[in-house]
Amino acid sequence: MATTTAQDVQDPARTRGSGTQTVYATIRQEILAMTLEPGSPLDEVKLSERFGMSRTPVREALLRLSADGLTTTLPNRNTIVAAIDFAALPAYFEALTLMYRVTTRGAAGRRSAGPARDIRTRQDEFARAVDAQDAYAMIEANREFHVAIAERAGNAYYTTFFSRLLDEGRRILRLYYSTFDDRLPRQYVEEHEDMIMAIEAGDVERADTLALAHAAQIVAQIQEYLARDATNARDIQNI
Amino acid sequence: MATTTAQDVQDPARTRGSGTQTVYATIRQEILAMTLEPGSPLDEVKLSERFGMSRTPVREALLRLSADGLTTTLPNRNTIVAAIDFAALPAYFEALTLMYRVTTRGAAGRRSAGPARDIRTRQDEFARAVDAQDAYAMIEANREFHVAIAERAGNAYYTTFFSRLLDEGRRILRLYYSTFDDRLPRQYVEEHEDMIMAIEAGDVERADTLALAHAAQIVAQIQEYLARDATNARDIQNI
DNA sequence: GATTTGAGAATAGTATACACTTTGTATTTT
DNA sequence: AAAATACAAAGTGTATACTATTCTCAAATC
Repeated sequence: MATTTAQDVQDPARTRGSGTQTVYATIRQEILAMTLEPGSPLDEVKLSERFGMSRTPVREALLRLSADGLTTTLPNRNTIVAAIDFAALPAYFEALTLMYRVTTRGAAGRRSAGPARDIRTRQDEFARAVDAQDAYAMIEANREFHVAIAERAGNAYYTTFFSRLLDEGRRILRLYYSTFDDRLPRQYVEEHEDMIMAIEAGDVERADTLALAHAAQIVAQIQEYLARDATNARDIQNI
Repeated sequence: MATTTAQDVQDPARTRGSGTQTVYATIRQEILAMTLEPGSPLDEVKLSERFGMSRTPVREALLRLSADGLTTTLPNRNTIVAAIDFAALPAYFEALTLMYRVTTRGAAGRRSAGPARDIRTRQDEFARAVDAQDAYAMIEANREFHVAIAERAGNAYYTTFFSRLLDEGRRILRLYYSTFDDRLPRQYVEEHEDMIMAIEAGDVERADTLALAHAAQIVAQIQEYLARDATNARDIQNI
């Protein structure tokens, strides 16, 4: 409910065609950042008032969000922010691990592509976020780091699917990163460094091993957090 | 241009909420079946006349199709059926092969799920289509066969991604299957049989080997077809 | 003759109005 | 008092009207 009364009203003469895009990008961001919690109602009229436009572009934005799986449309009722499906987490981890491996392998197989400049940039951003202990920036930079690897691998199908997975994970990570002690992010920085080295050396097998270990590391941490949290949640639930 | 003047007009009092769905499903089908060729313009007004409804539900259907990557929206111009990106084919084949393997492996790992009834059903449909030499039915049944395997594997992320890949491939297959001689589909039937046996036996490694061979088989055939076709196309192009 | 400019047509983007469904509540009935 | 029915409110689904953009084609200019 952070921005209930906030008015994101644009200058009334915004460029034609930007309406849907603006609403889509803004709400998507808010959902992924958990500003809008799962289950929150998204009322077309209220949103149109907030953004200072008619219902039509708002509706189209909600449609796109639904296609992304970020919202759930209840027919003839309203749209709500999609729930996080904790039951699907094992499947999620499996898919995430696979894509970590495939993309990192693929990137290493592209040795001829030269130095991994983009990946390097993202890694630096990640390291800065870790130094600043900015959990949100870490999540963003981590996502961009791995997407950059996927892009170097050069398979658009993988990049698209992987991006979706990483986005979906942002909401879970958002819960998780806040509980970090300082040790793990630094370890991730080092693991990222190793991955870059393997990629630039064109060492496919080592890249694969590192990706697998990295994924296992993250999965284990999240699972541990969730186990801890489940106990807390049970205690807190019935106040 | 097959259905230019066809009127898909529904009974004017169709159920509320079905409009977008109807248009989406119909056009999607027509795109995948190549009734609507890549590059064909999709005019909102013409479509609304054809389906006997206003532009709004048509627009929303086109939006969903764009989200699926089946259409391309040219801002302030019109929407066209997405082109088949032949340059992306190697990446496509790689992703397809990976998903064949992962889903078949996953299905075999679910031995406890009992007999693979759904998969069996799809296989029978595929065999019937082969007997009838009905290329279109073959493509459909083949897709459903592999989706059934993915569903048994039980990872919704894989199922979704794989379904998308198979759909995208339907348009290519549609070009390809028409040139089939009789031998290959029968071979696919046998390969499918072997996969079912491996899955029911819970033999993960054999399932993987079979999936890989099956994928390689299909990829090789399509590539051969495309190589042939490229020569033809060059000859035909400049009449 | 080629190129630029401008009017008009076509078509997408947006706003608004209306109708239908669902849901919750109050009133009636048993 | 419990259940059923009717009614009102909220909010979506669809239709339609309006506006801005882009393209086309022709006329004017260089």
